[in-house]
Amino acid sequence: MRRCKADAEQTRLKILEAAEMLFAEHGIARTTLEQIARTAGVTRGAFYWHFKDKTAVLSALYERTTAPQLALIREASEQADLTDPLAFLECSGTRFLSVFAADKCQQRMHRIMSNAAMTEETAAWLAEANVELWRVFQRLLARAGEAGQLTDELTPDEVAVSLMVMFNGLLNEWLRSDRAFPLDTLGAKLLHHHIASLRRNGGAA
Amino acid sequence: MRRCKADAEQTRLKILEAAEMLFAEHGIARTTLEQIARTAGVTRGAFYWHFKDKTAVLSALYERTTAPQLALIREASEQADLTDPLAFLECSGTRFLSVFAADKCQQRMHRIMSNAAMTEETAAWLAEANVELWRVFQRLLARAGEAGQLTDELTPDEVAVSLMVMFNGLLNEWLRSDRAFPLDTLGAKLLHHHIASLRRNGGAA
DNA sequence: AGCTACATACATTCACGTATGGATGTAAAT
DNA sequence: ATTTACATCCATACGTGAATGTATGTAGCT
Repeated sequence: MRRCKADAEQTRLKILEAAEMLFAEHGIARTTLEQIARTAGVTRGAFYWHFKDKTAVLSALYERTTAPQLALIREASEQADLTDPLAFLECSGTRFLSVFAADKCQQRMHRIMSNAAMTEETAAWLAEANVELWRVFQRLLARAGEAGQLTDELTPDEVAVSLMVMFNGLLNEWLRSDRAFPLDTLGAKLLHHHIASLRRNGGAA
Repeated sequence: MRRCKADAEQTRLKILEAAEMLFAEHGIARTTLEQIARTAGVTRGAFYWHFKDKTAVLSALYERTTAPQLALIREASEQADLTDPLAFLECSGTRFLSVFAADKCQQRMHRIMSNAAMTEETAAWLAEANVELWRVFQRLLARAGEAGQLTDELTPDEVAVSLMVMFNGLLNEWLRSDRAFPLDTLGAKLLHHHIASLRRNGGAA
């Protein structure tokens, strides 16, 4: 039994990984610290050495996956080319879908966050993430509205709702249906079609 | 303290109501039988008289709300006018949205089912409900495809995915955003726009 | 030697399930 | 009508296990 610093960090990662899998599969509440430890190949002693309690693991998972991702979205939206916001949304949305489809880690975090029974902390995270997304969509679509790129039938805010629904809906339905359809290709196709229908003179060639 | 049969049935309903509210607000796992009983104005003794355990309440809630609703959907889809499936989908979808927006009970059940950490039973229910919806959508859109009503760009199955995403997405986003937009009016508007974009020569007047 | 990185052992809490008691309604018997 | 017998409906009390948190032991690194 060797215990250098590298080993310690590795068991920490093993615990995180185990928690992520178990949380995603059985939910947070139905996952025991004992299960996490055993899956990670250690005991609860190791767990309590690295983490204060169960919520601390959740927090660490959030910090290492969701939070930086959120920062990326924010950053990208600020550096976005605003001459054609709809094209930007389609492009980055499509890219996100294909990345998401290939990244088991993101998928598990999405399941965890979406099934997290509402404690104060997780609720705050969810709210933060979604409010952030709303802001981005609203900003970009307001810009598109000013540029006269949107259909007359819907206001920019309504288009924002429509895109939020389509985007989050794709992720949720894909996971819920146990990956019943190809998220990357079909997602891109539907996103393209939907965004086209939101443009002024949308469907007309 | 009177205890005729009517009183007993009323306490049963009070327990169901309390459980529904607590499940929707804090999740199933984080809700205690003690909380349910106290909220219903009784003790755990009364609870155990009417129900075997926590899953029995969940089952009763499902039977009284979700199950009959599912039967309605199935029945309606079989009696549907198949000359214009898209119009039927828009019409019944819009009606469902407005009913859902007004029915707190349905909203709570949707939250409960959507946040239910995957036990064997709830997972089976969710699968059943969604498979049922899939069947309905696929049947109707296959029919629409045969009638040549769908856009060339998407297959009937792909259109079915698109509509599932839009529909479930509307419900989820509305609840998640804490009713940030008018589900009935805006939902109808977006559903109409989206379905129009799925028709052959969709956006063109 | 002292600290790190765990394992092990122990204490505590909390929700669950059950057993029991008691109050009330209800039907039959007289 | 009154009493008796019994079932219903619910509260209270108790036992139990499981998960948590903490305290202690201990082998290896530095």
